[in-house]
Amino acid sequence: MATSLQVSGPGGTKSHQLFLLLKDAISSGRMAPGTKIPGELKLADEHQVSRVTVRRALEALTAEGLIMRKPGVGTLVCEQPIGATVMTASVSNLLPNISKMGENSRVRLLEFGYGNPPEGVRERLRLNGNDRTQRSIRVRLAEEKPFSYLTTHVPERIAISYNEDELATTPLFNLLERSGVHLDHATQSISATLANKDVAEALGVAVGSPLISLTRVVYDKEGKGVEHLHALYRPDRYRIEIDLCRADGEDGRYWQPLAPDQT
Amino acid sequence: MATSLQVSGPGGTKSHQLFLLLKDAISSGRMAPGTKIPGELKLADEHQVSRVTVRRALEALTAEGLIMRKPGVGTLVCEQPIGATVMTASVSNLLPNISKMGENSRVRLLEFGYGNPPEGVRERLRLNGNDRTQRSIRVRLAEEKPFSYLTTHVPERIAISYNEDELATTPLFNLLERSGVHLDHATQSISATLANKDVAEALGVAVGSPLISLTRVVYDKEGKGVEHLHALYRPDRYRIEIDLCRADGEDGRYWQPLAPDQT
DNA sequence: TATAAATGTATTATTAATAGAACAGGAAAA
DNA sequence: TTTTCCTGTTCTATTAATAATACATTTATA
Repeated sequence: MATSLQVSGPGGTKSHQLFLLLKDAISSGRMAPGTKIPGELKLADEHQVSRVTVRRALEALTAEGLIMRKPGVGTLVCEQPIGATVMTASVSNLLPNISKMGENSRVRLLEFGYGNPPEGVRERLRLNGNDRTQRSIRVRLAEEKPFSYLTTHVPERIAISYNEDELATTPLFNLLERSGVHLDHATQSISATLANKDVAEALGVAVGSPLISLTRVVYDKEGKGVEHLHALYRPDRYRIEIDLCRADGEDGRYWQPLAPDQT
Repeated sequence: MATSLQVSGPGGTKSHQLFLLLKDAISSGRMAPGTKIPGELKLADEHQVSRVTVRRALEALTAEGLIMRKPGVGTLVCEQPIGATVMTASVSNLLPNISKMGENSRVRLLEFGYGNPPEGVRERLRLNGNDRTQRSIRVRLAEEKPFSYLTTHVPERIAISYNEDELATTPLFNLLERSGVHLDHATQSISATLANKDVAEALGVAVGSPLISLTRVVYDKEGKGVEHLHALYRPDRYRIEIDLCRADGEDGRYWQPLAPDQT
């Protein structure tokens, strides 16, 4: 295939486009670890760019540890030692597999304070115009590597039952239930976004990197909002897994999410 | 905040990065329609770039109809008639809400052919080394606007039961069940990635835009792989929703995903 | 050992992106 | 009105990206 890369206005450079193209081919498994990828001249010809441009893309891939190059031999797709410890979260477990994370899990509390929440948060928590919330920003680490950036809003009346230190050491759910709140139901919405500078620094990725975005709102029995979470995850260190089972229902067959095995 | 954009090697140009950041802020709702965004000089200062660079990003946003500019007034975020129809998929519905999409849903078949699948796909489908698969690439549109880019692999023995035209008109699940396959269980994995050139063109987004990535493998009763799906979704037109209910189990309380209301 | 294929390195020229500055003109507010 | 803020326009200078080419070096292989 002789696809040709374009560059028009702020469309990203050719080398960047080629870099993305190759990176995607690797991380999607289309180019398996161990595979020898085409030579620089062949890539240059295939994509209608100069060899310099190909080299830039390959250098970026090398810097990320995705490929290995040897003069006289070629370029090989690396085995990925990084993705070895990918955290997975069953949908049902609102908490990621803490058990798997074990002792290596840690939390950094970046921000902690009270104030008026942004409008979107206030609406979803079903608060009145004046109700204040506690806002906290936390970064979770596994094996000292950050993988999630969590922004939570909790109504002030609930949040006063715990302090800054407790939030830095104890899962928020435990704190909420301890305070007497009866967690009842929740909605989650999953999307994708780009890392801005703050998040990029906290998670150790480049600005503009892709991140999994998850927004969760938890309600109590009365339908009052209890927690609003906006989570950003590094896709190379975190993944959301869902197992489904085909089941028979009243109106025909449908897909039933598997309940978590509470081990 | 004084975030600064970097450009190192093939990291995309600064104007492109700023364009993506602002676009994401708009389409995610962090900058609501009607909002006046900071002036060019302020943006230039905040992101540590020159005004020319800011203008490039804003010109690109204008071209996409995301912002409106008036001399003497400023730059406003447009009301988005496009994003009005965000498609949501309950986790339980493997098919997105076709009902909501109604008559306006359409499929474009971009590729169709048989061959040896990449290793990752072969493993997940539990195929032997020689087993061939049918590979198809489809783009789903709602109201003539593309929102998903689907790459599917189906083992040859199953795929021969339908042809190219049927795939372009009938949901794959229907074709599979028609062929006598008993769909039994599935695993899904959700992540995030960046748009490469092919996908960007098909979905009408810029190269480097964030996309929701979903990989699903469906198995039959015998545990044989039946379908391997790699789906990419535009986050501004598609979202994955999960509703959970706190339930009592043997080992304590846990979160139970809600079964779909099969309406 | 000679050859082919691959990466590494270097040079030059051209084009695009960026920075920094200046100035013109529209629109709102003191 | 005057001031202020914003976009629109134009200019120059600098830096980065790209193309095209040449040559050296490493490695496997015929």
